[in-house]
Amino acid sequence: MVKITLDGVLQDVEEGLRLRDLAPDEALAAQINGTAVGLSAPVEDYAEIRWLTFADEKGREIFWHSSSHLMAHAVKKLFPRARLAIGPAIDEGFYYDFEVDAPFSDKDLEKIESEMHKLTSQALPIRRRIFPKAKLEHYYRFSGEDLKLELLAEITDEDVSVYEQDEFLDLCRGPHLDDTSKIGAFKLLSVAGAYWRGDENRQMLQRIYGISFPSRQELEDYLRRLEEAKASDHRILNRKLELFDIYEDVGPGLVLWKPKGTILRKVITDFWTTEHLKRGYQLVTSPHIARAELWKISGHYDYYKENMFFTSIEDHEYAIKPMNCPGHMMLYQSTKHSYRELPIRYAELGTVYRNERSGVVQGLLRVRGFTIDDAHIFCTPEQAPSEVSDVLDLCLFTIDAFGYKEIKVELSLWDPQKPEKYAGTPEKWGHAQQVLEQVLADKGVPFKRMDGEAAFYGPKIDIKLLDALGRPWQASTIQFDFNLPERFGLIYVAEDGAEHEVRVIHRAVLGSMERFIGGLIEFYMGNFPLWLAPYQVAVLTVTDASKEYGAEVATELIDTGIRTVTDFSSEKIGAKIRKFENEKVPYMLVLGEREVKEGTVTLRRHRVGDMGSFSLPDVIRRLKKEIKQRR
RNA sequence: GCCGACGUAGCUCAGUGGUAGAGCAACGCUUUCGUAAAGCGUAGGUCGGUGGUUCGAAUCCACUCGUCGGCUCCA
Repeated sequence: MVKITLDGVLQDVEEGLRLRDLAPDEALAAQINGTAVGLSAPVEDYAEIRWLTFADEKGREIFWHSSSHLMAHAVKKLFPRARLAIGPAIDEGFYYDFEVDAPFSDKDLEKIESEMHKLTSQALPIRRRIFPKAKLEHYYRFSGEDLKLELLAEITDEDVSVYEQDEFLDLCRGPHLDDTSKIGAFKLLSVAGAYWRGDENRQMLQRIYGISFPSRQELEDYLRRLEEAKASDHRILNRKLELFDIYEDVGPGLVLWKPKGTILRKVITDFWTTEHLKRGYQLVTSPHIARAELWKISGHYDYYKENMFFTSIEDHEYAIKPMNCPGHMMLYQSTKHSYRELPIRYAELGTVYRNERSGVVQGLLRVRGFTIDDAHIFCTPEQAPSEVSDVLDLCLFTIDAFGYKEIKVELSLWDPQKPEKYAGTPEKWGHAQQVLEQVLADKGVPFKRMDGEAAFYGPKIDIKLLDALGRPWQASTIQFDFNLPERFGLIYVAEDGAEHEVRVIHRAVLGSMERFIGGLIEFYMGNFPLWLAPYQVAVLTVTDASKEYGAEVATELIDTGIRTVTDFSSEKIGAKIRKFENEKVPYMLVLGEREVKEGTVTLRRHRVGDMGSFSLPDVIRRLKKEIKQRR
């Protein structure tokens, strides 16, 4: 007998068992003393066993990883010449990269899928085996798996583990499912090119993305959710909301804001401006183009040139600004500063243009011309902690004001192994990184440490919001910049009478107006809260007889600053209501004979329905209150 | 930029070598109506662009522009 702890309960079991002898049906794998293992692992004395199911993140990862092996197995059967690259589980599903002679088509995906079905129906056991590295090298050389050879060469261990199902074998740390029949339902979603090892100088591989679940039902639910998410895509919703347009003749990634979108920008801008002025920021404005010399000083000319647009004026080279920083640096540099003036906080809603590569522009989320809610804080090292803290407060306050509940926070730090890669001294980096981490800890904000992910000029905190498909997009960023103070020679005179280099904290709260609004559309599915809605109220007449009254009501609403649209046409009231429901206008006022006679208005709330009749002043009070609450 | 898919009326889509279609939207007339679509009619497209194959091209081919999904990059 051996003693084990199973799901927290101490018990005795026979000797010589394997995990699968004890596992319940839903168990995909297990953790023994905290380490994930497959169900073929032996049950050892004093093992603490916890089952991993599809409900566990680790369980899903194993499930999807095995699914990617299954797919690779099917691909090798159908395309024996395909060479294997890597095939990991991802946040939702899995992929596998292959080097093939001809790209996969959608038809190929169908074929691969049906081959996968054959393999799952055979319930092939998935076996872990250990090989001496040299033997596996020989095998891979013999079978022409060049990419696997490259991966293998980087492994320093004498023995390596492989996983085997029928004739398919893959270099893999595992663990994996017990047999292929556990993968109940799957779908291959798309093919895409992907560079080998993510390096665009290396060959492009064919990547197949897929998703899988234990049951058919779960897969169908997932695919339906995916369809629904597509309906909340800001580009689709925009057709009804009419906020912006992008035209081929104007250029990709260049947004034209329509009247309703421009009003939305103004509401956001007004909010932003008020909050910044409250917090001691000063607004500045910098020009859209500047001489190449400025960008040489800032370093952009050398390091960011491929993303910049240029023009020339009277034989002088000018650049269209890709960033607002240099302008703000010039403003600071132009006069001598005392420590008594610091911190100085320059903020600008500055529109910049960047030559994004053609394959990456996407709706409002990735564009070539965009307005950053930029600010640069010039302060002493001692002031940095409270400045960073205040910025983080502003970010969290703003994100909350716009209704977001879930965010992802990342702290990007340098790679201490390569200090030569970075601007600024190790002392500055140490101090700044400690400040950022401490502020996050003090506020109790959960964050992910990203070692080696910092830009060369400084460490940063990024806050990300999610789009309709769950993809994270950056909103807020708080970055130290050690590069620009050096390049522009930004100093202040301290108490000791000596000149010291000023600290620059570069930050954006919304990120960019374009991306932020794109995210907002998706977050609210177009159903904006009253304070943000481009039109807040639609005034609708039942018949021509109430036209005059309608005009009076609309005028009064507009006079009190409520964004109002009218429809006095001869359409039936049902048709008008449908129209403004589709346009997602938060409130409608229905005016017929009755309202004219009683001097009232009948209120209808978007997506709710008839709310009854009120006096107009009551309705205005109600709307004003709701606008103030930003709900 | 690279890989793949796609591009027909303002929108959603049908049309696979033989005279460009539907619904919605627009416009006109009729209708004056009470909480998600009134009726009739009119107009609207060199089928993303250029070139080629063909007696004939929305349809086949090449190039190009754009969009979408990825890679890479990033606010």
